[in-house]
Amino acid sequence: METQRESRINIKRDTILEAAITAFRDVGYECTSMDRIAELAGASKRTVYNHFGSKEALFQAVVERLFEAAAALKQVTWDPDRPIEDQLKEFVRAKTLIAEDPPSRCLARVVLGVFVRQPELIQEVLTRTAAEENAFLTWLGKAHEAGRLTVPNPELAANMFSSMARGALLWPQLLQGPIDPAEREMIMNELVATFLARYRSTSA
Amino acid sequence: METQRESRINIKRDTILEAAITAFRDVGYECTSMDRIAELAGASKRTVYNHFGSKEALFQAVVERLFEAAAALKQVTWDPDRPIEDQLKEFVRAKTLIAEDPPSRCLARVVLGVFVRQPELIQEVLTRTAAEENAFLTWLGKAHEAGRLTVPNPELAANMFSSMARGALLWPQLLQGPIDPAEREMIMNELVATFLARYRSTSA
DNA sequence: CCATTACACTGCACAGTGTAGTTTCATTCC
DNA sequence: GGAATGAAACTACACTGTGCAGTGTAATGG
Repeated sequence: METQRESRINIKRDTILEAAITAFRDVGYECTSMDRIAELAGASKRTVYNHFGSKEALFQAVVERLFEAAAALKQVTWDPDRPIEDQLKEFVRAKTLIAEDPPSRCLARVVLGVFVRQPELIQEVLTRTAAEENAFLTWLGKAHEAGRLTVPNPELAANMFSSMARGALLWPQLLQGPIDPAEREMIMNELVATFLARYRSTSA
Repeated sequence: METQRESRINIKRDTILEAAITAFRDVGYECTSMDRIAELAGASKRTVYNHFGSKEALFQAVVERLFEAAAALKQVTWDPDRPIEDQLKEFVRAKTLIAEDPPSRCLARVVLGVFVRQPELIQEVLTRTAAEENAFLTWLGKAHEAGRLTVPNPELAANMFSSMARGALLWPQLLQGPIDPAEREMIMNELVATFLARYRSTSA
């Protein structure tokens, strides 16, 4: 086993990655120099370049990390015995979690700042979140079958729901900073209430 | 009148501004050099600096321009004789217009990219759009008085409405590019329908 | 042997300045 | 009316200084 050697390398690599995350988060992509990252990581600049071919590549790796972390969020599944309101609120939570954790929020901002100018990268990002979108779609389908919701056009309804969550909670928190928890709760309730006003089955 | 001289100066200034807008729009703030702007404007770099003390100042002036343009959008006012749906759709339109005009969209992207890292600037921007928000609030009030809507908490309702518009149309168009007009229409209809499902008066 | 380090070094892009000469326009005087 | 004058805007261009990405290399160490 070459584990000894390999792990040593991976540790270095990780240290550099963490340093990069910290630096990007604190001062942004443009203002972070490779020298600074090396210094933060306690590594020589050459080592940084041996692990990551360029600043760009290093940033990519950081973004990768961010998405791994985001993917680790818990999944919501249809439960006929729980109130629909609660389940919807959990979806909203999942959608806006990154914006509630300050470090993640900073990093997300940096990534956003780098990405705004590259629509093609955004496309790639969106396909990654497609899975989450699908989870909600199947949830909607089950709720529909169970006669609890009336959703003639599930894609549209799902779109409306995530749009509301993004517009009301994700973006404001990302751009303006944290929202008062009480107010956040109120907005979340209103959001769910509005969604249900449109899609809840009247037959029940 | 010293108009001759003055207008000449203003023309130069405007030419430089336009050049800056073009440059920022095409390659972003960071990647635009003052030399490039001068070249685009057909002016000497020195003249650029005589008009605008720094790159930062020039950018500020560009942003100012963008807001002037945005402020020129037409106002929607309460009209008891028109369907509520139409009036709401007009509000949505007004809110998302910048994202529909490609040049404005590019510029807005650049500005967003520069602003993401400066929350305090965002605050300032938001106060500028407060007027528009108030217009909708008073509209809501009148619709409520007229018995067409039931809006116990106008601020919350207004917030929900603009959140929906932003989340469903503004952000997607800003970040991903133009949406198919037919789909945009569908989303807009669904948005208005959802809002009305929650707030339309049942008494009528 | 291979990762790592220290460090020097290239090369570039760019913000901003200083200056000397040229154009443009308004004013003044004939 | 038209030439002379002068100030301000403009241009061309060189130049400073800096910050930074990325490389080459010889020495160090597990």
